[in-house]
Amino acid sequence: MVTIHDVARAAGVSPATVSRVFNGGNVTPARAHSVQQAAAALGFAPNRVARSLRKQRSSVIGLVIPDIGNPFFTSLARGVEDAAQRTSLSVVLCNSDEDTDKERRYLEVALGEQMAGVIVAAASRDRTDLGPLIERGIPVVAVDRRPHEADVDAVMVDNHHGGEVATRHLLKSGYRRIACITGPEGASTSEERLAGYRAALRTAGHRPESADARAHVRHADFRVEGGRLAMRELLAMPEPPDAVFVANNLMTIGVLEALREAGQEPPDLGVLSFGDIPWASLVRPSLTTVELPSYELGRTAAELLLQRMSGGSSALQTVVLRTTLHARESTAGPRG
Amino acid sequence: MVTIHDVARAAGVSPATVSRVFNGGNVTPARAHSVQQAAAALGFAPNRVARSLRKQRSSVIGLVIPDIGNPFFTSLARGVEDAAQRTSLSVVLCNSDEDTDKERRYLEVALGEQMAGVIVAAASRDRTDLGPLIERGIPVVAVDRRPHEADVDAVMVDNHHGGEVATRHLLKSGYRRIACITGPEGASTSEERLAGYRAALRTAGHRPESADARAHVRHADFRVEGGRLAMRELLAMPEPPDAVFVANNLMTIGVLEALREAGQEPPDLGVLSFGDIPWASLVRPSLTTVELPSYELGRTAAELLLQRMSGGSSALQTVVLRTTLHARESTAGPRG
DNA sequence: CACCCTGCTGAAATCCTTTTCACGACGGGT
DNA sequence: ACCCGTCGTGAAAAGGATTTCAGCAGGGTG
Repeated sequence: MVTIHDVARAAGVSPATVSRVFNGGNVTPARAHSVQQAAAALGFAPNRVARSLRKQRSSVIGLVIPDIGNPFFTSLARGVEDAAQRTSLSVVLCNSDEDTDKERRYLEVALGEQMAGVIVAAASRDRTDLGPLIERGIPVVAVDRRPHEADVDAVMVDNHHGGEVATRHLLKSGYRRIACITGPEGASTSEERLAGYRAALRTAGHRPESADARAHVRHADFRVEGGRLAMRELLAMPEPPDAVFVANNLMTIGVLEALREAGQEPPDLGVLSFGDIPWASLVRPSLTTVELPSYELGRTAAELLLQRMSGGSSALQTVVLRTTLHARESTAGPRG
Repeated sequence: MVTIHDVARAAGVSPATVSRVFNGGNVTPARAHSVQQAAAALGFAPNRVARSLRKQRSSVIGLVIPDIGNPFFTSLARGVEDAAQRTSLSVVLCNSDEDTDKERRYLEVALGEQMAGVIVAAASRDRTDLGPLIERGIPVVAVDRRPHEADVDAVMVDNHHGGEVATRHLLKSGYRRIACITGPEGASTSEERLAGYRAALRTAGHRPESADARAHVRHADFRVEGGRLAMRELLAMPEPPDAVFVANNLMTIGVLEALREAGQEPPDLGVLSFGDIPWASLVRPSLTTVELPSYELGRTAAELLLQRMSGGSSALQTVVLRTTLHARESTAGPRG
């Protein structure tokens, strides 16, 4: 391997000078030039590991997401990358697969590799431990999901508002027995969307706390299969719902499949998805969605991280982004 | 930061012994135990950067993919992760976005960070330079796309065979003017699939080299938009095709959208997709696809990499995996 | 002319771990 | 009883960069 010493020898200067040339220290132009030449001739590439060891900080930022198969997170990742693009930092993705063990390992890697910063969409609210990173002074930004009592900057979606708008839309379309399939209990996103749903029902004079209404709420796992099973259960009820608010995109796929199985079709049974389904344009009837600002979420998180890295020890920030309702055919109203 | 020295002092041994405890050297059980205790008490976590510097090798493997938004690659990534899971290595993803500059930067990171190994689906055949990695002795495995004259292990799809089977299927279904929308010129996957398509036509007595037949071949960019544009062009021809073989999943989305725009629908105009569309189950008529072994591709690549890392300086291997045709409604045959 | 300040440079320390080397102790074979 | 091999251990070197510190030269000021 060609090191800074080799370059120094070739250019007739000290290693310190070579380092200064590459890191913007004070060096005579002539000398700098000969160092550049020597480096090019030898094909010198700085050893990032040695640099990280000395600087106590590497030049990659880690993005930990819970499901690489979910287009929401890949879009978010794009946002992060595009923002980081303009700096000298590289983004590496870590897929925790909603598994807190895998996530813990990745957070250990981030810590051990002394990453410049970490953006994390937590796999769990209480078992995601950002403490060690924070103690080590590594900037951390939480995105989409807020981990329990961690003092970090955060970029969130206004889930409550989104859930409320969605449910209000279903009510306005004439649906009366509106079910909700939300995510795992304990996940902030699940709970907030559910709370929004209940708030809208309450405002409309329903009583979402009644046993009857509670039976229309299902907790699933944010995956296709979970959505399918939950919908099957709802359809098997003595008085099945006439519409369903599905709290994430993948579960909506499962819901639509379950409906097709059962010979039901929107908008007779209204379906509203919280979060886009990629290429939903091909599905007929077209799907009403609450669109999430996934890309902006990522971009904003990265900007917050960069800002925090460049030193401002200002107060912690939480940015909340709004959703947008796209009304389409799947919620046109019950028969007639 | 608590270092190996702190642990050593606390346990009353030398740093070397602490290192041996964590790396499986010869240490008296009693001593080992007291080191473990001290480490736990102090919350010691080894500094991976220092370790990498000394060992000249880190413990992460890099996976460079050209499009994180393409489910084919995310599924491949899962395969890699699952295989790596059983080792102490962590996988980090790098999204090159089909951009050779971004890709080059990521390869530099892999080199500079002294990654334990790299799996790469090359963004370009000729401008993807794996040389420096190989020279440094970092094991590299090419997956899905073979970079030009690089001496690396590889895991590929039998694209030629897949293209041939696909086209033969269209012919058997009664289509006669079969177009092909393939990827960028120069990409191995594009060319091989196209060659398979042509081989099938030739066998059936067509003359794919004729000007007429050549006009039915379009090169696009493997993205939704490219597929849409190519299909629009094909539909605008004086004698438009009665079926189309689309060489990747995302372009098929665009093709279906273009058809819908033009008021056409499969199977009157047959559509066959090379590669799955996630949740295609929701699309009617259901889509005939050539299914790619994406997950297995990733898993096999990781296994090859691990094998290479564990020292066997055996001959280079290229593993080729076959595709599977799933005939569905979209190629049921032209009207009637 | 004396002094100080600035700008450039190189030697050496530093970051933290792994690994080599040397050494002492101990057990077994002759 | 002697020697050899093995095992466990610690001191110290190595890995490659950054950064501090001190020194030196040159220009500007009083």
